[in-house]
Formats: sequence, C-alpha cells, structure tokens
Amino acid sequence: MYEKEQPLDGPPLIRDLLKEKQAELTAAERKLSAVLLDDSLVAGLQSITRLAEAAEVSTPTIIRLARKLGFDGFPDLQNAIRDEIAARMKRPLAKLETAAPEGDHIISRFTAAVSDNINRTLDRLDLATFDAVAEMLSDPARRLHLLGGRITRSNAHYFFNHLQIIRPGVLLVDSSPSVWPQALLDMGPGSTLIVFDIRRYERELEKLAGLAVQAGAEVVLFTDAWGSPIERHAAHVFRAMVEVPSSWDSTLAINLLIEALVAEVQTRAATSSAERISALEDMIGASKIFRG
Amino acid sequence: MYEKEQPLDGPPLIRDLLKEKQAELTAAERKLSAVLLDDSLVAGLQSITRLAEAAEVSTPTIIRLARKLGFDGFPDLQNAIRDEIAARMKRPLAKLETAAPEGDHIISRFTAAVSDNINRTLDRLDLATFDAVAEMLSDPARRLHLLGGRITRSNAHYFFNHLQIIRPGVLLVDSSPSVWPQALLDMGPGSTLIVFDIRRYERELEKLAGLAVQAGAEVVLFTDAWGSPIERHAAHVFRAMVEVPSSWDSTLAINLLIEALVAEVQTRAATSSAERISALEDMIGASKIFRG
DNA sequence: CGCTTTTCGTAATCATCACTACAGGATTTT
DNA sequence: AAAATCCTGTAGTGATGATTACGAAAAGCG
Repeated sequence: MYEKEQPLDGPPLIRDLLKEKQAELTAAERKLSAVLLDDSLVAGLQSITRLAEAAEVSTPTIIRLARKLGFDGFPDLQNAIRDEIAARMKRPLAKLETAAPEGDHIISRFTAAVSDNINRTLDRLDLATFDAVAEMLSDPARRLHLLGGRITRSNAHYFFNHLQIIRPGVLLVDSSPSVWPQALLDMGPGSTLIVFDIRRYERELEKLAGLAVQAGAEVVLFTDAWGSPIERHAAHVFRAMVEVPSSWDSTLAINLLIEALVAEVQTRAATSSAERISALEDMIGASKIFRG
Repeated sequence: MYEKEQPLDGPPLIRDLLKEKQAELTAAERKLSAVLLDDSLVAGLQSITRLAEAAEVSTPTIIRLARKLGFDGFPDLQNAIRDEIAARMKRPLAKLETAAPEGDHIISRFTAAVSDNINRTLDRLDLATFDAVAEMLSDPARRLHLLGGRITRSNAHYFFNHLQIIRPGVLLVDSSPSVWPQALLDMGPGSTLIVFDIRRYERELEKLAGLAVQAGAEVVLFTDAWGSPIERHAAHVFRAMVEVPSSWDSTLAINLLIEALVAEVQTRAATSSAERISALEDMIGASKIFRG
C-alpha cells in the first residue's frame, strides 16, 4: 500500500537502460528506442501493436528489445515504464530536471543560450535577404567565392562543401592572404564573394572584400550582431547571435543559415544538381581507395 | 505518427472532468475516481483488470465511469489519459519557436526540424559520456587526432580549430587516405582518434578507426541516430539527430556537441590554455600581414 | 563471390482483455 | 413493509493483444 520512495539510484531508469545498451542494439531496435526516448517513454504505454506501427517495426522486435533490457516481456516493460512515469509525476519539477538536463551542466546552459541565439537570429532575419541570396546562389552562371576568418573558416568550408556538389563555379578562397591577389583576379562582375567575419574582426578580410567590390563582385556577409566593418561593402548581410557561456563564440546560428540556404539552393537548382550528385556518387563508388 | 500540439484549452482535462462529474458518481465510481486522481491518472494506464483490482471495484464499473465521462469505452479513456500525460511530459527545454512558425518558408520548417533534432539529441545524450570525453580531451598528455568524412570534414576542422588553440598535441588527419598510413604511425596508446561519420558511412573511415584501435588508440565517434559501423571500435559514442527538410543532413546537433565540448575543455584546461591564447593573440597582433 | 551468421518480419497460437448480459443485493419510495 | 429502482459484481463471449516459430533477407566473413 505504501509506495516506497526510490533512492536516487534504486531501479535503473529505462531511459538510462536504453542509452546504456544502445551499442548492442540492432537497427530496428534502435529505431524503436528512438521513438520511446522521444516522448519520454510515453509511447511505450500503448498496446504493442500500436507501438510497433508508430516505430515502424514489427511486434517481435519490441519483445526482443524488452528482453534485451532485462524484462520478461512487453507487459513487464510496460509496467516499469508506468512506474517510472508515476515516479516522475510525483515531483513534477524535481524529476523532470534530471531527465532533461536543466542542472548546471554545461550542456544545459549551453543549449539554452544556443536556442536563444537561434531565435533572436531568426527574429532579425530579413526573409527578402534570404530569398535574394538564395536566388543569387542558384544562378549557375555566377561564380561563387567563399572566404572565412580564423574561426569561421570551417563555416566557409562547410558551405563550400555543399555548394560545390550542387552547382559549378564554386571556389574556396585560401586562408593565407599571400595568395589572395591571384584569387582577386577571378572576382569580377558576375562573381559573388561570400565572407564570414565575426568578432575579433579581421582587417585583412575587409581589405579583400573592398577590393572585390571594386573589381565588380557582389559581397554577401555573415557576421555577428554587432556587425563587421565589411557591412559597408556588402550587398546582403546576415547577422547572427553568437554569445554562449564559453570563452568562444558559437557559430551555430550561422550554420543554421548556411544549411537552410543549401536546402533552398538545392531545391532551386534541383534538376541540374541531381545530375551532378549522381555523377559524383558514381565517381565515389568507382574509386575504392584504401581497401587494404 | 505525429502528435498534434494541443491548443492550451483544447481537450478537457480528465482531471477536471472527474471533479466536475463527481456529484453524479456512485460510490464505487467515486472509489475508482479517487484512485485515478491519486497518481495523476497514471493508474489508468494499466489494464482494466488491474485497475479494477487496485481500486477494489469491478471492471464494468470502470467502463461505466468511462462512458459517464463521455468516452466510448475504456481504451478510449486510456488514450485520452496517455495524451494528457504525454502533453505534461513534453520537454521543458526552451522551445525554439520561429517568429513565423506557420509560414511555409524553408527557414521556418528548417528551424523547426533543427530544434527538434537538438532536443532529441540531448535526450539521448549520456552525460557521463560527455564528461568522460571532456576529461579525456583535457588531458594535455594525450594526442588528439581529428578525422571527418566527406561532409563532416568541416566539423572535424571546426573542432580542430578550437582544440588546437586550447591545448597542444592536436592533429587534423588529412582527408586523403593515401597519407593515412603515416598518420597511423602517431596513433598509439595515449592517443585519441575523434571520428565523424554520418550516413552514407564511409568504409575507409572504419578501416582507419579499426587500425587505430589495434595500434592502441581510443576512438571517440560522432555519428547519427542510426549509428556508423565504427561504433564497434569506439570507446565513446555521440549520436546526433540529423534529419531536416533538405536533401542534405544537418550537422547542427553535432556542432552543438562540439561547441559544448570546447567550452568544457576550455574550462578544465583553463590555466594552461589561457597562456596559449594570450601567446597566440600576441603573435596575431604582431604579424600584420596584408596591410597594403 | 559464395558461405555462414545475424536480423527482421509474417503468420499462426495462445493468453488476456474489454465488454455485455444478467442477477443478487442494497437503497429508496409509496 | 412491499415494490420498484438503482447499484454492483459474476460469468461468459468476442476481440485484441502478446508471444513463438519459422523463413526470407541482409550483413558479415573468408
């Protein structure tokens, strides 16, 4: 009659059980595990048939997973889930916090900040700018040059990586300024220079951007909330929030913009890029290097 | 498949339904109602037989109560209870709400997906793994090798970029497999190989990871929800959700993990890395290249 | 490239469940 | 106090659920 208050480490939480055994799970089991974890296990309270449909696996798979976790069968697992949820409902707040990291763990504070950054970045985002840039990047006649700073080099590279596959005429500007003069030769009218410059703005970048504009190129700038000096040269500017509880800035909001742009450009250039991609995959499939 | 988000006052809460009808309930029904209310309705998720036992009433009583509340039968009531509990369990984490969540604009749909990815990635994240890896990466005696695949190369580079500044002994493995044999020479005990491998898993990466383990290195893997074959070699695994409305996968959740790790490693290695950073900044300040 | 092993779903079987019909018993009404 | 009404549980039935056995397909291995 009396419910025993569980010591913190009493019954193993199914959540943790799932995470722990994750490695030994098969593909289908992992799919199921994902569905369970998604809704804080609530999905596991349905009948085995419904759960199977929801997870797109067969009912035996569910039973096998239950057994793997150490339960007798599905009903046994279901009881455990109910108990766990009941326990969590007792102290709604206290228990939830352990589950969803709300503590002082960095990952929590960090995510909160990132979430905030993304929201604010999107609030400030001008959809017209987004569309205009997407349009510009989709024009196969245009030549695209990507340039990043010390930290944002990776972002430029990431963008380059995708654009290069989707369309022709994409170039990654080398990071060492000594070769920039040559790169400038290619930037004339019909060229777009995509620059990344967040705080601890780099003079050299602005210099190059200015010269590119003089040469007739258009500049698209990704910067932070405060705005890099390159803004004056830029035809289009994206301002992203970058502050997080770290000594470093977060470029996640910038990456979000990049990924969204890639998706959009991909869509617009669908036909031609489809060919490029399949051609590329053929090439990759053909060359099986390092097959010792 | 997809749970529709209920408007705040959409479905009448069963709790309230019960209180409302309390007056018209019979003795046995009231006994049942009490049991239900006790455990925040969780008791109602058992089979009708068990619930009957728990409430010390008969099964027909349960059905009659369900009907009185306006439900078709017991399963119908049970579904409502599950939905209600699911709603209450919804992640307390800050929801990333776009300014225009309703628009079909890609950026909206994209952000929604990313937000979901991040939440689900964190749900699955094992904090112990995070801490263990942070600890490992903070050990200045360890040698760190970073390796990415076709797409994830940029992520590896981003991680490398930061780690390199924070601590000594960080290496980025070249992307061309032809030079991997040399790289392998450096990977012995005391080395950590950090691999990124998301779907369209690359055989070559697994090959290298396997050899690295044989040589005595430890492997840390960043992969997607399905799990790269490298998992078997890995001492620590991070699984991130990567699906977005795009032909491409999103590595944002992976980047979040990376940034959080950087923040943590930075903190742990605070003293020594502070020196490194200021030394680096001095160097950057001193060499004013490209100042035409 | 063929073999073995593992994984996964289909289909058949068995158990349990939700529900209905009915009747004993309590409560109320006249 | 007798009759009618309402409440409640027992028992039985159809339906759904959980489980097992088996075979196809995929993955791993030599």
